[in-house]
Amino acid sequence: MSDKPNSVEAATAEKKGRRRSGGITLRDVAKLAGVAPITASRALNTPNAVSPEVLQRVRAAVERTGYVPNMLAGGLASNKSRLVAAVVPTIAGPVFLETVQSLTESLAQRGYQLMLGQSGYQDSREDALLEAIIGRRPDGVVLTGIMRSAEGRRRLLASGIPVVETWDLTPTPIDMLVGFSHEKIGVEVAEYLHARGRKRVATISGDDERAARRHKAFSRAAVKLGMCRPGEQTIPSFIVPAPTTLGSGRAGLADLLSRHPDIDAVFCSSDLLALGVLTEAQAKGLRVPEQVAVIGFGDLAFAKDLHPALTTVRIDGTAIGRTAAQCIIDRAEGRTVASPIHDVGFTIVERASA
Amino acid sequence: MSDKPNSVEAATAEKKGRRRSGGITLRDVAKLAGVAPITASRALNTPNAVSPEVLQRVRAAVERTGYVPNMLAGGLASNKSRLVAAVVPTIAGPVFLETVQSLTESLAQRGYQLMLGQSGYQDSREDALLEAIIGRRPDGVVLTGIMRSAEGRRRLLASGIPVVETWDLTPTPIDMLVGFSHEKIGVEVAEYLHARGRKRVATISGDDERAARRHKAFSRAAVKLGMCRPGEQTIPSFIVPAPTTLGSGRAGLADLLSRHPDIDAVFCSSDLLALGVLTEAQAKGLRVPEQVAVIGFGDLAFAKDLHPALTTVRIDGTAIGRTAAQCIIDRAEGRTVASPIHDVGFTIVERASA
DNA sequence: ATGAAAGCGCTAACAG
DNA sequence: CTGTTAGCGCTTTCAT
Repeated sequence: MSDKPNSVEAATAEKKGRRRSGGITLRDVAKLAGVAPITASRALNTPNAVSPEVLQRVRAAVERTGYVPNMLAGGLASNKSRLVAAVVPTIAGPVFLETVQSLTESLAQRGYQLMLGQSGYQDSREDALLEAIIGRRPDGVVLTGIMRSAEGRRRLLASGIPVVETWDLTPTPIDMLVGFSHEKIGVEVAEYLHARGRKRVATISGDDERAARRHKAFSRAAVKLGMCRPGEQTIPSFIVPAPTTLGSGRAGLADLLSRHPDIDAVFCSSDLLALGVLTEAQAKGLRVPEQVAVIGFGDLAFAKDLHPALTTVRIDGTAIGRTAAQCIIDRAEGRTVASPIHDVGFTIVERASA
Repeated sequence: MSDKPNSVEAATAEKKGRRRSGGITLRDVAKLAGVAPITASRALNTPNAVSPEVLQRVRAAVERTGYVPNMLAGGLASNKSRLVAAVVPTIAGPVFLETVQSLTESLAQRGYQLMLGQSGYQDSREDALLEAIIGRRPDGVVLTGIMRSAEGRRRLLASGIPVVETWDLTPTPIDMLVGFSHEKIGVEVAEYLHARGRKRVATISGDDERAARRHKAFSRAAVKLGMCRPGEQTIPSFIVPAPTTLGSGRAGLADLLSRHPDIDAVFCSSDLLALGVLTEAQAKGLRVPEQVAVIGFGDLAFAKDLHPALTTVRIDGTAIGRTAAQCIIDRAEGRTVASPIHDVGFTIVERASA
């Protein structure tokens, strides 16, 4: 029994190399199952490529040892990390939460993990973040919001990593795109208010780029529809720094009313701002929607339960996350992505506040 | 020009091995800088271990090639992934956001990245999640909320990965701990209400374990202080399924009032529930705090701007994230962690609603 | 269906 | 301060 060739093994321990990490490796499992490491690998990754009998033995060995494959090693060897990076401006803003959650889940279901990065509001961090991301060789990158720096976009492109940009619709995506038109939202909300007889509209808007585009389209459409003072070319607006808060919504309505007592509708760039407007209106004794109509953006969970229930623009963040995950996984597994651009659209959810 | 020694390269391409991934590697950088790969490695990782002149040449080569280190390879070789996994029940609940944000930032500052996992509300996923986490050989795991399955705790322990549990204080942490006492909160809130003359208190509480512990401690203390109907041993309560929402807060107050018209204070297990109570009170024409006092939990950004401003329990989620990151990094870099248990405490923020 | 050999790209050891 | 050597743990390629 002892003259088997594995007696050679004993000698290897005293080589010159370095200490192994100590954990159970595929080699241990293979040895226990009486097969070569590569066979054990196949048993785990492509079960139908091995005989049922071997499969069974390997599985037993895994069970007995508590073996957990080292994905760093696997990723290095196969050039597939099964890691997807997501970049959000900040996780504190509730807008992208639904997307991140759905992304995490959709990926996890298929055996991929999510690495989260926050680009923050200052460009400086973005570069370091990108380096960190590319360094991990993820199988894909999901950008929620926008990658501002042109340099960043170039590096991403150069890295060859599949990229999905989301929450927007640009004519020139880096790679793939899952989003909707902010301009269309601005226009449709203006038409919605016009159809309900509003005469003087205003906005309270965050200072990020996408909110600004909604605001601009809304303003232009409103002017065209005559929902402004005769002769003016813009509507009253209050711009707040990101992230938007209930507090800035309150401040916004107060400011707007003091400067333009005649406004009868406010389009907010987030539900939080809208909640602030509702709060301020209540504190001031203004009736919503009789005296001021309010429309939010995001349809956060609380919107439908407010008093009055909030009319708002709903974006299906879950669909965005799911679709983005699908795009990345398709790419990672060598399938050709049918369409690189997905417009998930939006809905104006009509409730009591407008 | 063409008879340079790099003509040797041409021959190597025809070995038997496999196709390299194609990107720039440290070897390329080293060659360009005229040094050995290991020297280039040192120039990047421990700059003072090389001569200024070499450092400069390597940096130039990195610049020219756009080299980005492959952390998979580095991690495999050094047994340090510079990855930290965080587990949250769900990212949709805003409670942990501050912690996750602070964690991400604190880690990023020190060159670590965050991998996010959602354990969900069903235990089944937890096992798969754990496998995925351990497989990446992270330098640490941060548990926000709790790792329910005993099997999970065992596997984490067995993996040897540093673990920080947060948002709680248990006598038997897996490893390290950054949290606060939910029992103490329950007691102090009861005392707070008692000191302000409340006679009949109630709770609206999520059904997660930690909220239940706050609720229980609150109830017990309230009874002891006589803030219940004579002879009763519990206070009225309304339990809602996680995640808590504004809607369930409204429903909770409505139910509570119908069953116990005499209550004059409600302690909610989240600010969202409290906002629901405020909303329902407003819809019903109840004055807050005159008729009903409301106390929330979390001190989310909107709490201070509500009308009336919300009295609530503040947890410094940012401190929790920062401290947890520090613990993990200290461990990862071989420093001994001074204290494995940190109590970050809490504050009752007194505002208008109570 | 199984295995042997040869690395993936990087860094720990151990010299010089 | 710099280089040589030998792997980290896994999977690819090629052969059986």
